[in-house]
Amino acid sequence: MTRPLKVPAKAGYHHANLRRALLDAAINHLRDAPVATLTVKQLARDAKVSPGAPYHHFKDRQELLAALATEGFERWIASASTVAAAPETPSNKLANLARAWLAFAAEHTPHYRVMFLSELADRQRFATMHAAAAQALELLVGVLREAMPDAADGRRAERAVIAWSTLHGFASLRMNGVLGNIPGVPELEALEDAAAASMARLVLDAADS
Amino acid sequence: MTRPLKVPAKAGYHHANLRRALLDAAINHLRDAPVATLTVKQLARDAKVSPGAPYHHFKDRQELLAALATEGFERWIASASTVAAAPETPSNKLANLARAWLAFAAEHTPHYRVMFLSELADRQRFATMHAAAAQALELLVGVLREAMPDAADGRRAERAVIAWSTLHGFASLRMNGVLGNIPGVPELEALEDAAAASMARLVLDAADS
DNA sequence: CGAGCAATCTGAGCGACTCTTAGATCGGTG
DNA sequence: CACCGATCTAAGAGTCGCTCAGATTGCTCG
Repeated sequence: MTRPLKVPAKAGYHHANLRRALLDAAINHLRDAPVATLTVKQLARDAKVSPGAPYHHFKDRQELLAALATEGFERWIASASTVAAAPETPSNKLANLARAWLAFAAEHTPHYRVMFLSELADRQRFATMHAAAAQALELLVGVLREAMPDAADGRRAERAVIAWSTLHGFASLRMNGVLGNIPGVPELEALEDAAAASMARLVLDAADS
Repeated sequence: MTRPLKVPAKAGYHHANLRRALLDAAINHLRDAPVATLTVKQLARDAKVSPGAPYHHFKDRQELLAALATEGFERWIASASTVAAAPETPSNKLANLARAWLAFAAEHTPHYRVMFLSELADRQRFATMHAAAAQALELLVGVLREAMPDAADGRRAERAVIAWSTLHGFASLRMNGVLGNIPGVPELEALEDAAAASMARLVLDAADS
């Protein structure tokens, strides 16, 4: 159970655990507001500390966002591991994993908002975050490995990226409100099922091609 | 050929066409920098006007971004229309459309960066942009309509969203540098083909299920 | 147990940014 | 050619990111 990345020593201080309080304030804010509106100063106000206090826990605003993203990847890995370890057929497992991803994006919108931010693309500066992201992909590849054991490694990785793209693309479009009430488009729930089903097909096709 | 949304009267003035100059400066900036780093003040400096001048052409920063996004959708619709009108089998047409999308995202990265921004999710405030976005989806649905003429309308729209998700997800992950040098993952070009192929399969499956 | 250290927080402040407003300046129209 | 409206400038109010000197606190270790 790897939940928080690092609990600072023994928790207590003036403000018990400011680092966590800031992250929680950020999560709360991002529930229904885009990342651009998130302000370090406001987080400090929420936590009832001075405007400079956050900078003792995060080098700058980007590192705070990166910490939140890392937490998001870790939580996803934790819940996805459960799905991956379930006694199911590889095909069902894959569909469940797809549904789990979309559910995660819906329930943890605040985290999801920062998990693929182009401001955090720097691999060296945000190494720990990218390590967690790579682990998340690795988990997806692992399930695909089970589902199509006869395919070549390259093809498996290729399918993993395509599948990831579908899930992320759908979650992203939905989160950004692009899919809202487009005439003729089915309910979003049905779309979740369709996305999951298309992932399963993605793998079945690979076995015999 | 609907290229710019609205040419201000007759072009000329002090600064010939500041509106266009600002958009071009924005495009230039976004070529290799995330949206968060884009500054109205800097655009004004680039265009050699005072910091307040841009606000006579755009109500605020968001409307400038929305104008850029609208332009992006319009350009995409223009180039996609060509693909959709080509004399090809529906299946090939679909694959070409998929490749065209990914090529568009790669070549027009600056526009693509703002085309699905959550800051611009408000449908009323950015009505013209969302209208253009809806038209883009409509075009995709149109090609799908040809490709699976026997399927129900709901199913077609469903496949359109899934296909769109795959394309947007892949373009987005690539643009944000998430796919860069992950070990075991094939070259990005091969992935483009795989994405296009998966789109074609998406439709073929729908015909007989 | 107590002195010192390191981590944490405050408060003030610098530079930059968004957006507003009053007024100058220009282009086109009647 | 006088005027009007569109465009631009200059200045400024309010906010934000981030820094820094100094105060405060918990922890460690002699």
